[in-house]
Amino acid sequence: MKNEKRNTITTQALRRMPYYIQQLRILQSENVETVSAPKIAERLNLNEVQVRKDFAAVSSSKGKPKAGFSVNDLIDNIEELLGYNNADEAVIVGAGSLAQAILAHEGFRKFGINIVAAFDVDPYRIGSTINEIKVLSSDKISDLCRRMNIHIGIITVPAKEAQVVCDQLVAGGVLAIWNFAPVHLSVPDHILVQNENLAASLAVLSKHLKQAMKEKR
Amino acid sequence: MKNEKRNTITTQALRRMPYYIQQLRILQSENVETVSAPKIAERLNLNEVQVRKDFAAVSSSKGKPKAGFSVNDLIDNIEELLGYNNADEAVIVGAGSLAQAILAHEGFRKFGINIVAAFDVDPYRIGSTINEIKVLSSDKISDLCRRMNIHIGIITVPAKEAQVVCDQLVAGGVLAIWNFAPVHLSVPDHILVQNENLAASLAVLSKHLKQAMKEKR
DNA sequence: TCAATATCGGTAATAAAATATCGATATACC
DNA sequence: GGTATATCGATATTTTATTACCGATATTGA
Repeated sequence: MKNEKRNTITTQALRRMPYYIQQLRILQSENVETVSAPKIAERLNLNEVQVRKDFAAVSSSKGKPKAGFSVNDLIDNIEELLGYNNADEAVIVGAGSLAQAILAHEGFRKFGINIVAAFDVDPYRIGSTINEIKVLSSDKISDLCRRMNIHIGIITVPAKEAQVVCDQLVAGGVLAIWNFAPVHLSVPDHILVQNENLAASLAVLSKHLKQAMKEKR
Repeated sequence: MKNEKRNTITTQALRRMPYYIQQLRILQSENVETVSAPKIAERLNLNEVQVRKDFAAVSSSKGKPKAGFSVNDLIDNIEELLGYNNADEAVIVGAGSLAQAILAHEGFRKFGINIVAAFDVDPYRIGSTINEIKVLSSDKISDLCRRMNIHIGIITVPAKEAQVVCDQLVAGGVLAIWNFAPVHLSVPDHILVQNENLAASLAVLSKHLKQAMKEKR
């Protein structure tokens, strides 16, 4: 009952949270204590009401007329919501350049995810180390996930291999999959697949561009 | 008037197109000539009506009762819509691991984008070659974009440098920016910014996971 | 040739997300 | 202390996206 608010945050609002965090951290570093929804909205090119609603949905403290919301409170609340404090452990499958980019991504641990192992099928990669993470043979996915009680699997293998890897992760008890392969993955109902689909973004971009060019003519 | 349909495709539908392409290509390789909306919907775990509407929005030919849509026609229509045939030229700024991953991404050119140059500030990277693309000094961004009439800029630099790079691209006449840096970019109204925000995806994933765990308890 | 049916296209209903509006109120300034 | 105002919270409206429904029709198989 108490945390009822929590459940009412929409997916879209959730996706905006990292942007809020980013702006709030800047303000925090400038020792600004409170900030209003309109101000953040202006900085991020969002609608004022939207920001206010988002803040209201996550904030434990209320906003004050004329002053706005406490910067520190907002940061705390959002970070807790996103689990930035207690990171979940994850494994990554496919130790290619994309995996390296992800592992190198500074402050990924800050984002609530702690990658503890990497897997690959390529014997040349197995045994090597990327960013202090050992690369293991893909054979061991299910086993290791189960033993270490891993809940998140990140897939960066080529499209063709993705479904097999996905099945192995699920067999290992993984509950959420972050999929960078440009394919649809079939999973049991209770498993969440979050697709990171570059082709989809590109589709939107190309279309807009084409439109822009047409209007220019 | 004729192409009025084109303008009615929603952003969300656009994002689904690459998934359709993927499934349709599989069918094409199996020499399947027609496919129904319900069948594709089942394969992708989507709603049947949604798929039918999406197909209707992009298809030049009509679907036939009992048979469905022509696989080849759909592929042609979607690829034309997404500009997979006549790729736009793009540059990438930031030649780190993420850029390498993007450049290595097999068949990126198929997705309607053709990366012709890379930029970096690091003198050790300048002059090197990644996937047959020369890495140039960031000084030259604006100049080269303008001279080569580049319309797309891809930003993979660290957060702090992103806005500067963005400004240089805009100065060079770029019309669309694909931003992998986890920051909001300020641009003139007519410029499109497509954010590829890993933190946003992760936020959704973590939240769902937390929910799932709670329900399990 | 005719009946059964999968699928279509179109319209209606529902759900999710974004935006507008407005009265209430805490703060800042006179 | 009193007044002006920026901002809030709440509610209403609009827009976008998804899903349900239904009559029409091409194909399949008796």
